[in-house]
Amino acid sequence: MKTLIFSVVEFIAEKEMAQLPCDPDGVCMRCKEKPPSSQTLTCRTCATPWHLSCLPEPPVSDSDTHWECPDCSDLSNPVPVAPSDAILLAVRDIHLDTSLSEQQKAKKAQEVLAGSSHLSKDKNAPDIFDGSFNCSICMQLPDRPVTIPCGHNFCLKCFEKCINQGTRKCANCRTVIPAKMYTQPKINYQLAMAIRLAKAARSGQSSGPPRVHHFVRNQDRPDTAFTTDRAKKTGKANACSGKIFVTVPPDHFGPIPAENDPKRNRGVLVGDMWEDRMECRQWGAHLPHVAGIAGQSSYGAQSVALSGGYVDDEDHGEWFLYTGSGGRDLSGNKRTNKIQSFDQRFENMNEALRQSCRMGYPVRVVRSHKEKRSAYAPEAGVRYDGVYRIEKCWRKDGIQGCKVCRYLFVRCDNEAAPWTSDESGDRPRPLPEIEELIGAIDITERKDDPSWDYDEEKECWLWKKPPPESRKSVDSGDGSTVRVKRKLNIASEREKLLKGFRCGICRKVMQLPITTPCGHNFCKACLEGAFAGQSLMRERSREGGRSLRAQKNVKKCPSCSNDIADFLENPQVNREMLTLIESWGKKPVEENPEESDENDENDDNDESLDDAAEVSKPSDSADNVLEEIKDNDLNQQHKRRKE
DNA sequence: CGGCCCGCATAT
DNA sequence: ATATGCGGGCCG
Repeated sequence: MKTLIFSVVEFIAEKEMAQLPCDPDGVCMRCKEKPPSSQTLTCRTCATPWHLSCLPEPPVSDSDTHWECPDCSDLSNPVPVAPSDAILLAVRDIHLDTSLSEQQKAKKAQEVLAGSSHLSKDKNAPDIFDGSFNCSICMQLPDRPVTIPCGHNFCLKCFEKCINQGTRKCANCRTVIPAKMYTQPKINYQLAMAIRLAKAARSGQSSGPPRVHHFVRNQDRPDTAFTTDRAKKTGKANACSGKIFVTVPPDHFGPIPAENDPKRNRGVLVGDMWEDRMECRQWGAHLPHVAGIAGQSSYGAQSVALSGGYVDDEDHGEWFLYTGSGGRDLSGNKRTNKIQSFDQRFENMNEALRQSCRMGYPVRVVRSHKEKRSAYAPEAGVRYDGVYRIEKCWRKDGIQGCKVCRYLFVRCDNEAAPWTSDESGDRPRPLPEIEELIGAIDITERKDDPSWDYDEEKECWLWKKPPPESRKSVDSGDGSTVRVKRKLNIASEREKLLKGFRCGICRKVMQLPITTPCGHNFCKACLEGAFAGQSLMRERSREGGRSLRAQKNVKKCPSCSNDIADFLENPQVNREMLTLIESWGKKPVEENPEESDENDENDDNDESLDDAAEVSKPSDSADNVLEEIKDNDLNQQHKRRKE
């Protein structure tokens, strides 16, 4: 690869010495003079004007409109951009197409040669990895991208290498690069971030700073629960969680396997005991340290605690009846309340349990010593008792008079329960007769096959259907958070990406992005609007009427103090950036829409709403925008021809 | 022992 | 940002 880069660069340098066209100002780059238009020829393919007398060989064609410049006519010696034979053949084909006018031919050919063939491809699926965004020098995605005034992007290093070779023109479109740009190139940070995010999105990895879901980073936590200074006076009750030792995500279903237990490499086994809920939490068996149910209403419940908090609970070891949460007045400083004062409903955690019932997910169960009425509860501490399935759920009148949600849990673990002397784990067993089902309301039974079920051949419980995909990241404990989800949350990634494409003036996602030589990005309209009515030169006069010499108007970049007056004379849209914006703005949300994953990105809910509204704009007018770009290109060509 | 009531973790 | 929660040490 390196040799290829070098050969291309060398080739460019070599080529520059021999034959050069006119720059956009009409100045011949070979003799440095500005020939009258009668003394120039414009290439029919790339529409670049050349100084007639500086051409290496006189034109053979009798008509200006059919002349092809040395770069375009010599197929065996490709132009510096080194287009493939396929591209050159495509250009040839365009010219052989009799259905096109000369203007259309030039336009089409220019598109192909400028590497903008993606404009004519499937607009719904522009892909920054298809090569169209590559730096024209190294053919890789731009690293530390530099955007030059003609709107083309290169790696900083490639750009500098080219400059050091003596090239002062865009390797893509031959536009002359202003001195300031090549002496002090500025990185386009917004583009850099966009490319980084796009790469991250493709590899399915989390992007941006590591995400943590704890107030204190897990790796910074001590091995045991601790007490903040402020909470010390009230004791361990106010403890903060210690380190989470296991590497399962918080929404992991089922047993915690050995591979997620780097500390002991044995996983959480049935019968494991902890001193209290905080310690139990650290091993991932049941994460909430007060609540009895771990779950998410639209997703499912992962675990429950039996701690004697609800009088309706009924524990038979291998099966038990569990009561939902809520229905209690927790006003004031209460965290719990034994008094049921209103009806429970299937919402929040109760709905999460019902979802696990419908799907047949395994639910981890821990029993606490606080459950005094159960023979199966431990004498002290908290114990992991394995996974259960919720076979049915319903509502009934609770002992305290209000309606409660009820769940029939039946054990389905491969390990024997702590209270049995059996060596083997559970086998499918008939459901117990539940008397209270008579008179129950809102009865829910599973309709489909359960996700977690017994395999008769393998003689064990296993996932018959793939477990639900985790929607959270896991804190591995070494400072790096790992995204468990394989597929990316396209919607939120796109939103974040588009945030990085905000105009420095209107703060909205850019329309027709323009990159200044100082590396700042604005909507074309915003930038032009900012300097509306200001001419390049300004007449000066004092109150007294004494006129002064005309002075150049200074036009400061809205994001920094750089004078961009010269750049504003002919600002070019950064088309690669535009395509990037459009591809992300347009891309439909590909994943199951009923699971919108909204709660997935709670860490950046600051402006996401207005942004979400704004991003719809570019996609609405995507085609118009593209047309405008093409027209803009044409105008550019006309401008050059006139000169 | 029961009541108090704190910080926290998490869902929404 | 706000609401919820089957903890838990201490005080009386």
